[in-house]
Amino acid sequence: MSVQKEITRENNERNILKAAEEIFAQYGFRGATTDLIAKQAGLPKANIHYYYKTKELLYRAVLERVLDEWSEAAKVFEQYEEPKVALTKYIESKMKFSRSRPYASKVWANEVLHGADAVSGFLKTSVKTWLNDRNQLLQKWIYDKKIKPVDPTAFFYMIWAATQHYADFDHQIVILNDGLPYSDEEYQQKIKQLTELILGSVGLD
Amino acid sequence: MSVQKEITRENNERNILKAAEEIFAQYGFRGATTDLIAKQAGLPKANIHYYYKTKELLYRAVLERVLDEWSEAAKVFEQYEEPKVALTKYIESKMKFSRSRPYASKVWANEVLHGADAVSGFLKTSVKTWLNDRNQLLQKWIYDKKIKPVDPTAFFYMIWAATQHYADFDHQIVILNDGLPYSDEEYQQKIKQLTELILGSVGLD
DNA sequence: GTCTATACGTTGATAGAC
DNA sequence: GTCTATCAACGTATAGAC
Repeated sequence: MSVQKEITRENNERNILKAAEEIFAQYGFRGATTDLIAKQAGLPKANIHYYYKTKELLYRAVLERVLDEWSEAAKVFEQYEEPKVALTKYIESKMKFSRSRPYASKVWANEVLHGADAVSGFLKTSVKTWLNDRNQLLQKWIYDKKIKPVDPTAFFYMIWAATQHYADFDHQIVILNDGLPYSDEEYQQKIKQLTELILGSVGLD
Repeated sequence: MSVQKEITRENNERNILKAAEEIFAQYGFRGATTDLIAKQAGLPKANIHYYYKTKELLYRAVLERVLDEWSEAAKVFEQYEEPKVALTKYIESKMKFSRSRPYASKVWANEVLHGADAVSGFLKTSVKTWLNDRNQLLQKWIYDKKIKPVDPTAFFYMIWAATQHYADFDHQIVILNDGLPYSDEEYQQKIKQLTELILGSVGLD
């Protein structure tokens, strides 16, 4: 294959993945149609099937990309020693991801909601490993009396739920805010608020 | 219409609503088929359409029932004066609902995820009113120095997200727990843990 | 690699006998 | 009120020209 064709393929795949993420997020797996994805990507329907043999394979590619980006965002955790700083950076990172990539979060949420079949492999391996490692770190913090003794898993679930809520439930949030989406400044305030709440929950004030 | 027929109708509607809630939760609006709902309810497909003219109307009936039950569960909030007790009871109530009615929570989550069109009416009225009232109550608690000064809305979103996570993300939770669903005792522990975290977040220890 | 036309399965909804 | 048979619409996937 020529270099030019490689580039064409990569561009098209990225373009299709982006379009598919939006459509899957908005309509769910079954509600999304290849035609809608094609229109969103500005391509005829048949081209989608040329790059991704089936709708299912395209869907899995979208989910894998989401997990990759999440993993990347979660790395801030390792860059700071102090519990307060590490948690603050982690919450900020998750909140910013919810803000910049709501569709990514929603595709994942939708998949888990409906059985998690397409992501069970990722959950058993990468996610499970990450959670185990972080749990150990928290146990250490507890042992060192740096944070209150808490169930680390319950704590992380709370962080995941609370931060992803701003992406997954954004329509509800807008309606409850009288139809007004949060401005960047307001969203920064929400990050600050949530950070204080979560830090407070383990005694870090 | 005779009394007997009234009873038949009510029984069938309840039966169909229950089946529809499960199927919509598992497959989403578009993924759920009237045939699947019919099978789940033990009826031929045509009977579903006899009781609910369209799939859309059935869907809305399911969502309305979910909101009714949520409102009912939220009433514990008014029954206790002390912040610590009221919040503890509210969290417990929400967690028990997540445990006993995961499908109900999931249908709502799925609907909001995909645009909240079918529930925007409820959000603008009942939910908005409830949230406003509770926000005022929290402002009073803050003024009385009973809890730390926090953004009440951000606080409630955290509670909603954290408690509903146990229903909406139950598949993920099971996988991360090595494929083992929580026992009743384990779940009680999670309720206790989450309650402590949330109380801690507003300085109630 | 792109695109039009189409085959084939599925599904929401109804007609009409019981 | 129940159920079987049926239809029209839609959606995935492919064939085949360019």
